[in-house]
Amino acid sequence: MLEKKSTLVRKEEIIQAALEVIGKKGVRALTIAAIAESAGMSEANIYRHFSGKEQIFSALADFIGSSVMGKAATIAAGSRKPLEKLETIFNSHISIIADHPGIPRFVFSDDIHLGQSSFAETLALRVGNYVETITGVIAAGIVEGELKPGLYPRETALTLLGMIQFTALRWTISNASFEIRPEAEKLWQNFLVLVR
Amino acid sequence: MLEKKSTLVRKEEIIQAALEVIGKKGVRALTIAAIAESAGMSEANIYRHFSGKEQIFSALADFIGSSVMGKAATIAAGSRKPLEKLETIFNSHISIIADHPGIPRFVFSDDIHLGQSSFAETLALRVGNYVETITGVIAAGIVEGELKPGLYPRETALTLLGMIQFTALRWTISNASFEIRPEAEKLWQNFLVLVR
DNA sequence: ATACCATGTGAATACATATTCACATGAGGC
DNA sequence: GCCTCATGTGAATATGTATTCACATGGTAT
Repeated sequence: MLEKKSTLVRKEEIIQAALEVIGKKGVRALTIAAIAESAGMSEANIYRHFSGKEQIFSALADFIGSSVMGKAATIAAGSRKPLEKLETIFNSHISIIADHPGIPRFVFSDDIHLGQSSFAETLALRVGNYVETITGVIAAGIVEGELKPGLYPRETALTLLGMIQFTALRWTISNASFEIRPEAEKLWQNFLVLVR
Repeated sequence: MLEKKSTLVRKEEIIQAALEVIGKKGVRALTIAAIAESAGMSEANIYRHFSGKEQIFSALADFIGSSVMGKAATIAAGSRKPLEKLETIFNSHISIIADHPGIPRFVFSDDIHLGQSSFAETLALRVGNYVETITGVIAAGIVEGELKPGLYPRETALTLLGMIQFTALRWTISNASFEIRPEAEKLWQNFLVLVR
């Protein structure tokens, strides 16, 4: 039998195992059996710590929300120049995706958004806040003269996020067939040409 | 009992029904039962015309490949100016998404790409060709002076596609909570500011 | 030391889903 | 008209998945 640990520790282990399953096999493959195997515990034990799949999804959403989108907000609130902030957010986002491919899959999974999940709205709200955060940085960049005038801040933010998202998508559906960081770096260089 | 029709007709009906299911409920919900209900026929009848789910997926991929990506190639091969071609491809792509929300879901579904689907590679290849097609148009635009020099054609193409893809994603996961065409139009206007 | 209770588990349960089968039906060639 | 075969279907089958249950175990407060 497995060594006993507190439910707090087990919850963390289960969430990480779930993220790993999504990263390797997609949201569809996120079954209780798969989580149990990845976490190295019995299926029944999952239910000791979570009331069901819905609650695991909810915990995943919380983890992602605080780790990914919280980080961007922190960077945006700093004192560096807008373009430097954007680059830092961009690289941070790419790094997180490279480390946890399950994150973009989860956030944009239609299983989550089209199912009866109660937290889909919360997740959509967080994405909305993320867009606003970046919009603010871009607007500041225009005011300070780092970015060219005439740009629409919100649309430029959406373009940047689309660039990141599309890269993540191409990378994950190709089963990491290319190196994501050099690819992202090229896109960032081109983004600089676009916005200046 | 249902009126009898040729297997050719039924195949088409089944594919359309499947696309509708994906559009409304996501790839996860694409069960034989759901297709049967959407197509108004029995589950067993689906098997009269397709050997199984895998073959339905394959037929979906063919339909999407010839309708969506073929159209872009046709436009790209035309004689208009590059920027005009890009706008036409962009609008055509948005229109197709608006009419068939199931298409982007299917193409970028991890169910497809992470499952054991034999045609995932074919699909990835088609996406690659699509990127190349747009890259070519952008390169021509730079040469002809419509787009600013210094742009990297491939990265700019990826940025444009990311913009489209991200719009489709936001639109579908929000259950069509905003009008996609006006949103796309704003993004296109901003894209013009970016590339000129 | 002991009793309690949180933690851990194999087995049972209920339901969903893909696929097959035996049989029905009717359109078209003769 | 009638025979045949493609088309159509309800029921059965097999497998997958979420969840519950009865029981085991061991850490810890007393």
